[in-house]
Amino acid sequence: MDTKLLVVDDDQNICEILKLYFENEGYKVKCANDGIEGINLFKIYEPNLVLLDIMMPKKDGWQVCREIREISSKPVIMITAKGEVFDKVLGLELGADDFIVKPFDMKELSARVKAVLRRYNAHVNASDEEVVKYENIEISLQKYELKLNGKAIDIPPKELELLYFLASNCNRVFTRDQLLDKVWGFDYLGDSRTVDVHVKRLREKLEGVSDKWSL
Amino acid sequence: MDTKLLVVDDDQNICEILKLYFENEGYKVKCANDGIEGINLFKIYEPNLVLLDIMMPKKDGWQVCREIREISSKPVIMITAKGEVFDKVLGLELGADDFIVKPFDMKELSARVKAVLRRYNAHVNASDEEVVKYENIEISLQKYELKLNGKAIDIPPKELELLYFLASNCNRVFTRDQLLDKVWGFDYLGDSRTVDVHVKRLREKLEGVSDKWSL
DNA sequence: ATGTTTTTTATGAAATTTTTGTGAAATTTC
DNA sequence: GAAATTTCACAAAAATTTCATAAAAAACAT
Repeated sequence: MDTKLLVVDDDQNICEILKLYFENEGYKVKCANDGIEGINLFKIYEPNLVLLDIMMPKKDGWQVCREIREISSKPVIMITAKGEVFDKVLGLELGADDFIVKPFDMKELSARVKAVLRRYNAHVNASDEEVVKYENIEISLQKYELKLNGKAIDIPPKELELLYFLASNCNRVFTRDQLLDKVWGFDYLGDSRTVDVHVKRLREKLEGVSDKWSL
Repeated sequence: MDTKLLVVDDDQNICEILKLYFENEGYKVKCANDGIEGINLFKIYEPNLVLLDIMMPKKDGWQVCREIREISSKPVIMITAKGEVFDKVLGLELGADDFIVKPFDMKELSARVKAVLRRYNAHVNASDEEVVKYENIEISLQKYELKLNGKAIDIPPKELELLYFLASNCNRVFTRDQLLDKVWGFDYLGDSRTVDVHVKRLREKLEGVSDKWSL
């Protein structure tokens, strides 16, 4: 799963370095060179995390952070130059998730990025207490387990997610593309035949258990 | 002995919830709605522990913590909203004893309160043991000891903590990231493969004892 | 209706990617 | 310095995706 970073910094050099480094770590990276560009890019690029320099022309990092927070809760890491005054409390209020002081160690920044993403993701997933039952099928997303007639069945994650989705919408029909959107994610690039294969496997597993099918 | 808690949070709602919950757990609870009120109440109410929100009008949590520390060493647990950054180092310098991120799980907060109090009165209260049992495994967080079939086994701290967490949530699955959050702390910077290694060691130790595993 | 073409689905198997398990080294902690 | 923790590298396993082709269904033209 490609994680997208957005770097907002007026220093071309830093942008370049960060881009290279993080791309090498397997992220996708886009850069903006001032606050306004940053916000625009945020909207269309929809990054998973923003690295935001504070001191910038046109619109400073605080302002950018504030505006991002109005439209999203995606994690933001603020970058501040050593010696610059920066107000942690202000940062808190604006909803930044972490800070790092320039000049920074790339390793450390990288670790922070990972940590913030982890925190964010762990939290996003924390809430689904959902168990869906459909006839004699029972799917628990928190145990990642499937029960047929009360008996737990081994099932790979994707299949479970797909089944979960289908069972939660058991009176609807979806096209392959809709399923890719909903189960694989809107930015998934791949063949829609993939769905077929998963459905096939599910059918094998649910043999004789249920018979309502979509597609 | 009645343990007195002081809740300092500008959110009336949270105050109310905490008050009800902890009163139900047998604590006495008083609430303050801003920093200044909090400090005043601290002086006259003399609580055994303070639950302190960071983001507050008039005087923020950091400031309140600092002022409390000038006059007392009573335990303080800081509360921070999700998405807020907060600097553990700063917190520690100010003498906070623990942190929890909002929205928090009451069970977890409760456990933290207990843990902090226990730490604080290392000598008193032998009553509320934090022992989790799962099948023939028994884990005491107090004694930092693991018993298999009644027999004490040597185990490093982190492993114990991990096992403790898993055993306390034995019917759930967690991602590595979630475990890092819960067991290592939300601000841990490090690789998620760390979890693997600990799990591996636990498995070695629990060989043939239990078989429910996560991840 | 009937046979023919086109499109859509089903499916086995291979290819690829992701996740997991593990020993051992490196680092940190006490 | 010893124990605990973390990182690293690579093998193994599992899951996922792609691909090729067969089967089925739908559309179409006589």
